[in-house]
Formats: sequence, structure tokens, C-alpha cells
Amino acid sequence: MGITKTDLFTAEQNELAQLAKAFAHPARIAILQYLVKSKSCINGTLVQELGLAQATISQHLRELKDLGLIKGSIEGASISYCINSQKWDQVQGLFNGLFDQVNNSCSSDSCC
Amino acid sequence: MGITKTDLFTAEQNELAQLAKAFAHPARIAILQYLVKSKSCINGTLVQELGLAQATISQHLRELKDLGLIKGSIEGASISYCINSQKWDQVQGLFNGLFDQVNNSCSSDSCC
DNA sequence: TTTTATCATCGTAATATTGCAATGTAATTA
DNA sequence: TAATTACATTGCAATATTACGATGATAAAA
Repeated sequence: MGITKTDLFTAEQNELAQLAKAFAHPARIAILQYLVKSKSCINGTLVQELGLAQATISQHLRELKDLGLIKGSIEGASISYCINSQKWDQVQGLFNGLFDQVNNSCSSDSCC
Repeated sequence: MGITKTDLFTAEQNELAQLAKAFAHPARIAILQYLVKSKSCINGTLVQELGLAQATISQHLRELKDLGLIKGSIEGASISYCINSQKWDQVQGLFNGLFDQVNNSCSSDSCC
């Protein structure tokens, strides 16, 4: 019914799915990549960089912030966003854990 | 308006986002993990394993198959699904590419 | 103080996703 | 052949996501 039955799955499966949603939209990937590129922790220059409306960017930033992937700090009238490298490490670990499960039990020709 | 503006982003950003959607639901993660665990390329035992209806499982399997992450081969009346390890390597590469971008330009204390 | 700049939030419209019952299809079995 | 088994597809209903205009809040500038 449009609602995910989270109670059927493990906490880790739900967490991984939740974090994957952060990457499940090209705008959020673009935002993350831009934050990485311009290390200076840039703010709403993103509105110019991507072609989306300010409200839309703000919404994507909020999702990334809610998931903990980025942090925002007030800088006068504007706001500096940047990668939360601690959380990032955790995410990387979760994904690599999934990837390793496959790598370890499924070589190129052992499957099908 | 509920539709992603893919034309604003690069092909790689769109592809990564598309693939991330595969992981953006706990049921699909559970399916992938189960396929990995039971190397024997199991079929609709998944309906018992997860608590979801047959139609729902079938739908998730289709999405994973459309993205190329799994393959299905007819085995009499039932169907054997299994990981497509080739595609899996590619996905792993894409995600690691994103992770590395962060790792290389953003150490634990250089940000914010 | 008034204006301007920078963001966040609200409200709304459009589209996407999730889930399942019902039904359809193909192979197996009785 | 008729019944059964194993899935896929279809057709909803409910919820989630994406996008943006309008509005609000806050800080700097005039």
C-alpha cells in the first residue's frame, strides 16, 4: 500500500536502504560531488550550479542532512554545507559490507 | 512535479542514482543477501523467507533484473534467480568511485 | 529602519513506489 | 484432460517523492 514494511527486515537492512535513498537521486549525487570538489564547503551556489529551484535544492540538502551525510553551519546570512566524513565512513563500510558478501561467495563463474 | 529532471545531470550521475534505487528498499537488499547466502540460486522460496506477498516479491525481482543486478533462468516450472556478478562488479566500481572522491579530498578534520 | 540577500518551510500538483488480490500463463502431475 | 504448481502481469489503493511558487525568518547593507 505504498508503505514499506520495515518490521519484516533487519535493522541493518533498513538502515542500508535508508542511506541508499540518499544516492537514489541524481541531484543529491550532484550536490555531494560538488561539495567534495569545492572543498570550501559551499552553500547555495548550488542553485546556480544545478538547474533546480532554490526550494528544491533546499529540500535535497535537508534530506542529506537528516541522513547525516552532510553538515550545515551558519555563516552570516548564508550557510556552509559540507560532507560529514564520519558518517561517510560508516556508509562506505555498510556498502562495502554488502559488496563483500557478494565478492566472497560469488566469483565470476560460480553463479548460474 | 514528481518527475526527476534527468537532463540536468550527467549520464553517470543518473546511472548511479538509478542503481542506488536497487538498494533503496530493504526487501531488495534482503533478496540480494538471500541470493548470495544460498549460492544455489534459489527461486520463490523468497516468498516464505520474507513475509511479503508473491506478487510483491515478483515485482522486486523484476526491478533487480531490469537493472541487471540479477539473472533468472527457467528451471522447469520454477525459476532460478542469481546474482549477475559482472554487473555487480560495475556497480561496486561506480559506488567506490564516489566514495573515493570523498576520501581523497576530505579527511576527518579538513571539513568544516 | 528599510531594503536586500540567503535559506527554510508550507502548500500544492504531478509522478513514482509499494503492496496485494485477482487473473493469466506455462510446465508438471494426477 | 483436469488439476496443481510456480511465477508474471494487471489493476487498483495508499503512501512517498520530486518540484516549485509563495511566504517566513534572519542577518547584512543601505
